[in-house]
Amino acid sequence: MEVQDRRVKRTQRLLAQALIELTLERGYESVTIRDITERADIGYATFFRHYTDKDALLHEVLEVVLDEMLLLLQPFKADADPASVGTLLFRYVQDHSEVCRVLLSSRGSMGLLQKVIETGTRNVLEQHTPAEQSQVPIEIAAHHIVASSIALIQWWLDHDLVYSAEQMGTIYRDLIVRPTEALAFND
Amino acid sequence: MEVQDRRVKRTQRLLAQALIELTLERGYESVTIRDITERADIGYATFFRHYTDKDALLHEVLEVVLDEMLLLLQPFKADADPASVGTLLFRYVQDHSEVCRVLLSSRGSMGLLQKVIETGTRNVLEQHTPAEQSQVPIEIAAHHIVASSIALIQWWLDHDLVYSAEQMGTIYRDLIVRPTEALAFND
DNA sequence: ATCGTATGATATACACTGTATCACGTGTAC
DNA sequence: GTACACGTGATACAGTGTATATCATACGAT
Repeated sequence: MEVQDRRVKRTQRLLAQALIELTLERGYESVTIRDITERADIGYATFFRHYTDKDALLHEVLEVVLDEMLLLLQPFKADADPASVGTLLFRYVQDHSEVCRVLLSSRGSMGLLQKVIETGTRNVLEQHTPAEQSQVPIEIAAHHIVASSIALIQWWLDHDLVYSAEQMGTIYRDLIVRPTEALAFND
Repeated sequence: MEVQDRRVKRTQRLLAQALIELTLERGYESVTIRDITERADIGYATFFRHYTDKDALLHEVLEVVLDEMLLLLQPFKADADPASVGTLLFRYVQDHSEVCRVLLSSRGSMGLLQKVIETGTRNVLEQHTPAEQSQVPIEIAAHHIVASSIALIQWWLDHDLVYSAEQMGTIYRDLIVRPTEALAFND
């Protein structure tokens, strides 16, 4: 069995939850490991039995989210309606808004967001065929789709999800996908 | 006379230069104040006679750049060719690539990049008149223009300025400005 | 019920921050 | 050019957070 000890899972769950809470309350940088362990009601030294430092904990927390998100968008091919794909994406953000806020606010502390963009760009490039004579290099076009989408999510979170996930999906299609595909991709 | 003491200007110049160098070498977070003062060959305590902390120094360094950039793009109105404005922008980035790299890599440690986006968005909104029936809210459209431009600059820096500033200006117009204006603005 | 192990509590070494102090040297003003 | 003002260098110090080590205890797996 690969199943972990209940105590381990409990400790890691409490630490992750505490990190998310404290980051949303006071910002990632100002949260200390002692803060996390106290909020989680876990011994200070115990933290280091699971993670080397604060970034490692955050990294693990966010990797789960990112894997889920990638898995969510993976099955869709270029022939699907971009608005539907977008709606799925924004629905996921809606259902995991706390963690997404942490992810987007803690950028910079490590190259995590950059890794997300790289992975996403690769995905976009795989799912599209480049146009013959395009003014815009496909690497730039793919990067633009991913980075703009993240910026759009950021805006949505900063404005407390004022529009529905469906509306955001449509905006995502009209503002980002359609114009970029028209310029650089055959489809 | 408002002119500062030569020693003050010298110290601040050395500290700023040291911060930029070290940040490009090892990343902003891992640079300590002691590192900066040693590289600048300045007494440790002297640092605090000018800045409260590391972020204050970075903030001052970047504010100069941002003011210059805003001043550069300010005179242009909506009737100018977006590609020309874009070329100017990318030329500025080219001529100040080191500081721009620091700005874009150190995001997160403070809300600086977010402030840039907010200021830029306000500017875009002032220079455009919203279309009557648009599917895309103008706040989102303006935010998209600014955030996408920053992402494009980021891509350019990460790929060692492989294209010319003129080419990037054209891409900026075709990929970002034209599609967004067509959707949300009368011009 | 027993063994293995995760945890709690505590102590410690270490690094960095931020402040205080004083002697020294440079810049400015006259 | 001289005198004074002031910025600087060097050092010491307290405070805070990190990371490791140790030992007794309590929990989980079998």
